[in-house]
Amino acid sequence: MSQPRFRNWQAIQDEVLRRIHARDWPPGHVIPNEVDLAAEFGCARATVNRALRALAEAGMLERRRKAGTRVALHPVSRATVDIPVIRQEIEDRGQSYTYRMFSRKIARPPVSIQARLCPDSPVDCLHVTALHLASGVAYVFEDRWINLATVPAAANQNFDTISANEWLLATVPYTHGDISFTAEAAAGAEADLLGTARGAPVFVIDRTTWDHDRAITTVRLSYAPGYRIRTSVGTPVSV
Amino acid sequence: MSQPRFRNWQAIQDEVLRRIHARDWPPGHVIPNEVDLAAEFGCARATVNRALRALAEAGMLERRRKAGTRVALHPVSRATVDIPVIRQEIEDRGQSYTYRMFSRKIARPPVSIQARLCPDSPVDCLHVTALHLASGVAYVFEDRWINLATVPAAANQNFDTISANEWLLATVPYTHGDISFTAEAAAGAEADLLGTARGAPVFVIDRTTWDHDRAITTVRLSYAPGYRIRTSVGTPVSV
DNA sequence: CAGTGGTCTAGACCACAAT
DNA sequence: TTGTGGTCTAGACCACTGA
Repeated sequence: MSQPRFRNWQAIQDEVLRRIHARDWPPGHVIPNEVDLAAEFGCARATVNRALRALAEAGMLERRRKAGTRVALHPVSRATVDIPVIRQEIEDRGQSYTYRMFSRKIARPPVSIQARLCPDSPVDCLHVTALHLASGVAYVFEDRWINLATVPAAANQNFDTISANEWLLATVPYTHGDISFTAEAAAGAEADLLGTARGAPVFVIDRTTWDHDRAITTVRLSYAPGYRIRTSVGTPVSV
Repeated sequence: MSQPRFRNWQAIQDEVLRRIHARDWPPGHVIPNEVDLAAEFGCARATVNRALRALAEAGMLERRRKAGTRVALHPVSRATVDIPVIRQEIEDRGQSYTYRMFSRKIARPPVSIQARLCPDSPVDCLHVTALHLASGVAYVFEDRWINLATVPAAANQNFDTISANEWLLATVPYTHGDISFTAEAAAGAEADLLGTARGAPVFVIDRTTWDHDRAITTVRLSYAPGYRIRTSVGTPVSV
């Protein structure tokens, strides 16, 4: 059953997608294994593997050893979001970046923060609040706790010229992190600093990062009204 | 210069990341080419390629033919966000899904929508508004325009049992899409349907999808208060 | 033009998990 | 136990792009 012959992994990917959309392979269907597909497509197994692995990363297929490869039951749009350093984000918009720190003190965090940074036992943390401005206008308010047990060097940084956001990303490698996006009503002080009315909708990013099993920092970034995260969903089908 | 010998692409990835974090290879630095690295690591070039390609996809490296591979100047956190079908999203939370359509009519869209769906010339579109409920509680309000020039079959769907969200994802393949996230104040009717106060912060997803160069649909999803998108930043370093 | 990454091949061995 | 995907190898050719 030698088809016209597929020369590269993207052509194979397109053909697999075509069969999925044509319902030749409906959701849940177990598709032929790599050896058989390679024979059908007239290519090496590694090429089929490349195509199927890309589709699995895109969420179209689910692959398990021995069980084989099946079409995902619930198609999802998988978007990749880049979260840059704040200074870079502002300068990329062609605006000038300024930074103003408001507070910096070492303390035991409240329980809600403690649950994220040091669930086992309370430790000293560095609490920093600051405002990032774009061309002199409030852009995002940063409320950050840094685990001094994990990052003792942070205690020697005063963060008056370089933001904690930037210093941490450049200095402390992390293995993984949690991120969440919400819409919240601006609280009192936060609203004033962002130059908006209290209760106005603000876009909030909560992020916690770890180095292996040790929490590094947790931060709440509240963006001034009008902030928008843009992204795109990949192009599973080439061209 | 045979190092201890790196056996797999993840070990190579870890070693490259170690050198980046150790500033052996600072941001902007052009690292050795694949052939040299393969010789140093004692493995095949394909293995080095696999490791470097993964790091490039994660945003840590920038690769260009002839120019070589360099450490990214501005480290970014690249998170992947899954955007599931709404029914699935609700059922995954262990809640029951119900759906209620409010309006469905064919019309020429307003200019703001027209700019996204048919920038060249106005065409007939199907405008659908509906509410998705989780265990009987308003979850998200859907305000959608479907380009009938691209998807004529939509005109025959009444969307009273299956939502446009679900029907489109299951029926119409797309090649790419734009997505954006914002926090906005609930407008009048929207606020009433979502069961929240007018002006309350709502999380909004705007999405437009295309099939090649033909726009399929554009939708605004406004989520009831409390909605949160969770994701995580990859684990470039294995374990 | 020439150096780099992008990809393909044919074969091999391994790791995992369903049976 | 055994079938499947996961990966590695050594070599080859190609495509892009900087000089």
